Amino acid sequence: MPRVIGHLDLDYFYAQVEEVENPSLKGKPVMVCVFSGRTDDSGVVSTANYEARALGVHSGMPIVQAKKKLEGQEAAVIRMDHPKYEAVSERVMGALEQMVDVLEPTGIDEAFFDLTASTGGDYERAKTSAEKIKASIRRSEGLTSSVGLGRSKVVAKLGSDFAKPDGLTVVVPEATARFLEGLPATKLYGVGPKTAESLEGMGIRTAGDLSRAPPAELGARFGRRLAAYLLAASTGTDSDQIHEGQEPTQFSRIVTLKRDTRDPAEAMQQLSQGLEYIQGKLKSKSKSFRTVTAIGIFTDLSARTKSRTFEAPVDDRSVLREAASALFEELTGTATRDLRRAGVRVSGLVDVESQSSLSDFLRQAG
DNA sequence: CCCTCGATCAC
DNA sequence: CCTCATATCGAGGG
Repeated sequence: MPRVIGHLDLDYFYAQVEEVENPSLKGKPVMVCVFSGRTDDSGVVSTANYEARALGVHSGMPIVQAKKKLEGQEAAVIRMDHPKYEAVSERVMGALEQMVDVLEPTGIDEAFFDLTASTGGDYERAKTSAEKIKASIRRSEGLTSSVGLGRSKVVAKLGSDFAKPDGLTVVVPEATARFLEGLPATKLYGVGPKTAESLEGMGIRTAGDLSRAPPAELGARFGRRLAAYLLAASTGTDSDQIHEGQEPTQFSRIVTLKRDTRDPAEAMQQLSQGLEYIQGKLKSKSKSFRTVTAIGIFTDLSARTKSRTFEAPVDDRSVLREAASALFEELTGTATRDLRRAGVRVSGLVDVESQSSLSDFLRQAG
């Protein structure tokens, strides 16, 4: 029996949340922005509503540029409020969880889900479920969403993108090949600019082209694993299962520096809130870490990292700061340019519970 | 097998 | 003019 996989995407999420909170924004261009703090308007657009998009504003666009597009318009420029969107997201995901067999959130505004068991593989029933899900989110939060249903993650995700906003696209298993055939390969999940360029070099433009590509040639260019995935994705036979949402395995924070610098102390100083955030996160999740990474983005936007892994999980408050500081010294010491942005990551997270049992074990062993 | 690092992706 | 956070992979070294 073919699976019934769904993908739900909350439409222009951040901007839509702002519209719901302040209905007078509806009908006007709205953009939610990340201000980097370097100058008044430095930063980028995170999410634009459809009115703003119609004027040429899109996510990732520098705020200055976007403001030019909106000149003379009665537009709203709103600072991103992540905790607010997170709260909405958590309510939506909590409700969604009750309506599907398995839920796998993949971001603040989207999730995969499985309906195979509850529908018995019947796509008519699945469509009814999807309509209920959309109506429920609409009723409880006032938000529209777009949903795709299909036999795999790749197909479901393509479906939710196919008709937006407020769309529902059902690709029954028999229609999968027809749906994919002419689709640009760039639309496939996992095919970004680099992979697309490489595919282009092989004369592959559509999912159909990709499905007919010689496996050996794909393998040589992309490695066994990615090649196998690409072939499966191109025919909608990718078999990745839906997994319940998992705990993050790393926390990181990165800031744009007030000015470019090569001084590690200055980077550390401007990162101090970020370090506190990470420590708070570790504490609230009862985690310690084994690896610290210093992240540097230089004036030419190139990136470098420097990391250190500890023998045993670290709980000590001061260790993170000292390790990060030392890593930034190494990073800037060998650099040929100034830092523009600086970040810290902790990974190799370990539950504090199991950590104490580990130290008990080590004490007994030693 | 583990660690480090850069690259890529998608958000 | 150029944000921020997470996951994964592969290469290279040990």
